[in-house]
Amino acid sequence: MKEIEKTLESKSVRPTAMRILIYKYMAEKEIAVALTDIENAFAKSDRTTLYRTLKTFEEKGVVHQIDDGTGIHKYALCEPGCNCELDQDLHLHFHCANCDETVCLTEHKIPHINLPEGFIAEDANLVIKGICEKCSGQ
Amino acid sequence: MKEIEKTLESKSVRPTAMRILIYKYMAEKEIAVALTDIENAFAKSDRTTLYRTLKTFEEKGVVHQIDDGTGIHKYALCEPGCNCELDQDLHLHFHCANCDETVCLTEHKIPHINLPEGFIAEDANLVIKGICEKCSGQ
DNA sequence: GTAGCGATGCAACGGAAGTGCATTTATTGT
DNA sequence: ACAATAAATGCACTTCCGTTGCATCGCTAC
Repeated sequence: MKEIEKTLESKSVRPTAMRILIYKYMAEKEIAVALTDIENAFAKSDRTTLYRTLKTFEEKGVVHQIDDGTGIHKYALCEPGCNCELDQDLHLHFHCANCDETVCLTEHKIPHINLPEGFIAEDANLVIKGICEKCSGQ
Repeated sequence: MKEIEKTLESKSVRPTAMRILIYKYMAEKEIAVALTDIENAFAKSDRTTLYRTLKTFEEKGVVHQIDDGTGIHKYALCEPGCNCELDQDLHLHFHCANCDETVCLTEHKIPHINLPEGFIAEDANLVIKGICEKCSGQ
């Protein structure tokens, strides 16, 4: 618990009770979470607080936003060496068509793509859809 | 114009006036279009009709849906050899952060990715974000 | 012509992101 | 310790977009 406080403080995020809980929740779930997920997990939570917390987390580099193609904003904790804000951690994501869960495949980086003349790449997003290891093992 | 009718009929889509107009509109714009774009282009149009038209087009393989990370469903006409419904045409898309337009880079295919044990890939989506050739040339 | 089916149009719903403002909680300076 | 200040929280509301139900229109076939 103190660990989380330290982590948040090291990223200039004031460790309030709510923020620690959210961080803890995201650390326990190993998948990308949506605002609604957190809302359902904490009965007493307010959507706005969660929304702004995630926004703050994202700005301070605590989490990174994931677009898994569902159109719903999801978030995952940044790994210790995650440089997502520098576009240097272009790992890919896997979205399971069965359980609807999304996981970061942090070891898998997005390969470099040669674009046509005139196009300047700044960011990239690669999502693989299919069946995750939990669902395929059933 | 007759061309479009033929194309639609060949894909088992009844070529109504509205559908021909929508097809024409999409053919002229060379970028992915959202439902709202079409709605704004045709003053007399009804959202529902457009929505269902696009849905029909997609089912019949006239267009394919594009997720460019904005969370807005966009569509682009399928190229003559487009096998998007078979997951064999995994071309990538470029989304311009400046003009917000999305283009298909049909010549660029998504490279094969080796997934961890247990993960089964069925589909993939790769979006490069940056500045498009129109905006970078300014 | 008329029966039937597909296309269209209107209205409304629902989920999710986002914003304005008041209130509470924490921090800082004296 | 207390006031002043700033940050965090909570409530209400808006907007945007996708989606659906139902009634109506129009084409097509018999």
